[in-house]
Amino acid sequence: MEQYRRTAHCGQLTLADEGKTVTLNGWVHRNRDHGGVHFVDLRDRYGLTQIVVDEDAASKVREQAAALKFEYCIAVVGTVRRRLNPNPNIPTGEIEVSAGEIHILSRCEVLPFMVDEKSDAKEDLRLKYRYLDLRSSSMQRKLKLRHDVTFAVREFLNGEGFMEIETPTLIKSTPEGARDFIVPSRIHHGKVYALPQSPQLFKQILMVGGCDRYFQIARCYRDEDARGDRQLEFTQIDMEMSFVSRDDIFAVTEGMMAHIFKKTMNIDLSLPFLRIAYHDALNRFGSDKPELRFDMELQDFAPFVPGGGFKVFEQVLESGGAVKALVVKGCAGYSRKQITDLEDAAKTYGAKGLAWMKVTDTGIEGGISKFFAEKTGEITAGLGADTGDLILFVADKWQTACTALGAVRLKVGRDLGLIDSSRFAFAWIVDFPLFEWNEDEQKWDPAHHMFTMPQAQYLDTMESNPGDVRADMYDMVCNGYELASGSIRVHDPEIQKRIFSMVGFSQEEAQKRFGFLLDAFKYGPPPHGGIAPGLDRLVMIMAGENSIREVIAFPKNTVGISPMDESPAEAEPEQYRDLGLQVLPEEE
RNA sequence: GGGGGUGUGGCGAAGCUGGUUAUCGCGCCGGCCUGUCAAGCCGGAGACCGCGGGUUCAAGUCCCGUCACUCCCGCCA
Repeated sequence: MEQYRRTAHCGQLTLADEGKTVTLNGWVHRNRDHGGVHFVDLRDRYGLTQIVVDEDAASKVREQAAALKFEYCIAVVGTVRRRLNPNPNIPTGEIEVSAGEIHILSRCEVLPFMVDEKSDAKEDLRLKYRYLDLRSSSMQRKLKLRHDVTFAVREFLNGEGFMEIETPTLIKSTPEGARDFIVPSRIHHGKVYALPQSPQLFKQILMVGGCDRYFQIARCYRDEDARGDRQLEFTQIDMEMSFVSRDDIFAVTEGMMAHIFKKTMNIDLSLPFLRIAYHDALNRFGSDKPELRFDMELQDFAPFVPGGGFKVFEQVLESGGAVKALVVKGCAGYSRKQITDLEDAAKTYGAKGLAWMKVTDTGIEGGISKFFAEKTGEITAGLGADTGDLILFVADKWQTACTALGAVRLKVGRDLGLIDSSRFAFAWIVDFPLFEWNEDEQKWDPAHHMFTMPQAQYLDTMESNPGDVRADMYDMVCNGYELASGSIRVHDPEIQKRIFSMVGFSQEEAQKRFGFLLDAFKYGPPPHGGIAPGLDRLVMIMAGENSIREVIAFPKNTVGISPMDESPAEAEPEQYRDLGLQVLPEEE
């Protein structure tokens, strides 16, 4: 290899290098043999350089060139010269390298798919041959972006006085929330480690340990079904800070996001981010991770319901539910089929149906309009609807009505092309409820984790009115994705006890599961809080992708399999024996 | 756990209400070609249409089942 080691990479040479003798290493991207003259596009991570073998080249070089096939890994020794026909589409388009020697470093079998941006091989195949997929410039660009983002994170947080500290990935299972991945212990038969769903407890203990400002690019594991924006293992920019309030965390996180976008994409984010209360996010956008790149807010139709005689709406209101309306500008021409498609979107989220009416120049028509004809003026004025608009309604429990109509809003927004894909619409969602009512078990559950601080003004009424308690908790959202979640933590053992008892968690149980954290809190814990932006989702959004698999080098597919290494796989029998494990037959 | 979509040479697709020899592009093999850059031109090989069953004179096409992938609901503190 030594003698063929590159002296330049494939994105580097310009007219300034004219006349130089260079050695290039790379892969055969394209091969254009014109009989007399032969072109080879040589590719590496940095770009493409055109190699030329002229008719008057030595016969050995001509033979070597003729033997080349797609994705052979080669070395070329040649002379940089000006192109007769420059190609303005590539950075090296003004030069080419006239080959004096070509050496095949390794051969490549017939490809399962072309290494090409235009290749649209199915994702499963791309994942099986990920090493080929990664050679494409789009994957290279995304991996580079991810690297740049990670680097910018470290750069910024280091400048803000954060220490990067590693926490263990073999920890005690604390079976709250998601399912844990379990690692059986060989030394201690019957006992298991768990892979962390997040470094949550450890980073809080780091605060007790006086670390003050911590971060970690942390791999997290959750044994739940995957999605386009969810993987079994994923990466968080995990942060925790001592002696801070919510606004301090917002300021640091906003600064970090601004730094990331400026450094990697030269985009100036406008700070501070919008803040929306959880209740308002649902009420106005039908989601706790609202897509804010277009308006079209949900509205309350309840004031117009009484006296209309439409029983469905009246009954929902009587039982404490809500009737939400969505005015879709200029879509009175929607066909029944189009409305049915929207109804399907609403039903997916639990709505029983999607009511509608159209605004025409003579009033309101179709759907449920006959019940409200007398209030036409009142309704159109109240909702801001004009001739040519379509009005859609969902009546249900407040939350269901909001989320179902929110799904319709999102579908309509996408269908109508209302979303400017070049924008990044950030916001903080604040004032989440601390508890949520568990209908099945007739008890209060923690809405987040149990170490989330209630907001101070609710401390006195936490037991008497738990449903109204707001948490000192926040999500950062962008373009309809939850990008980060965090909170101010409970550091007062008395408050912690009250929360445990609210959610029906005994002291014994708490001690058994989180004893080490509770013990730590006996020794002068500082007030603290933190946040954990998801690195995969952040890079996905920045790259304009809609699956985090596109920004993870070796992702699992949606059924948790890695098609390349074929994990998960059975272990050797002696491995099970070492662990004292026996695999039971699958239950029907 | 539930719902939708997809499955046709190595890859991506077409194939309508069932009807000869399953079509196209890319790739592959052979040949031609002095300036291309998704090079071009000529020729060729390669598919039991995911799998199993059924209906029919006849199934890629219709029915039932099943598997794989994918999107979504549930789930994801």
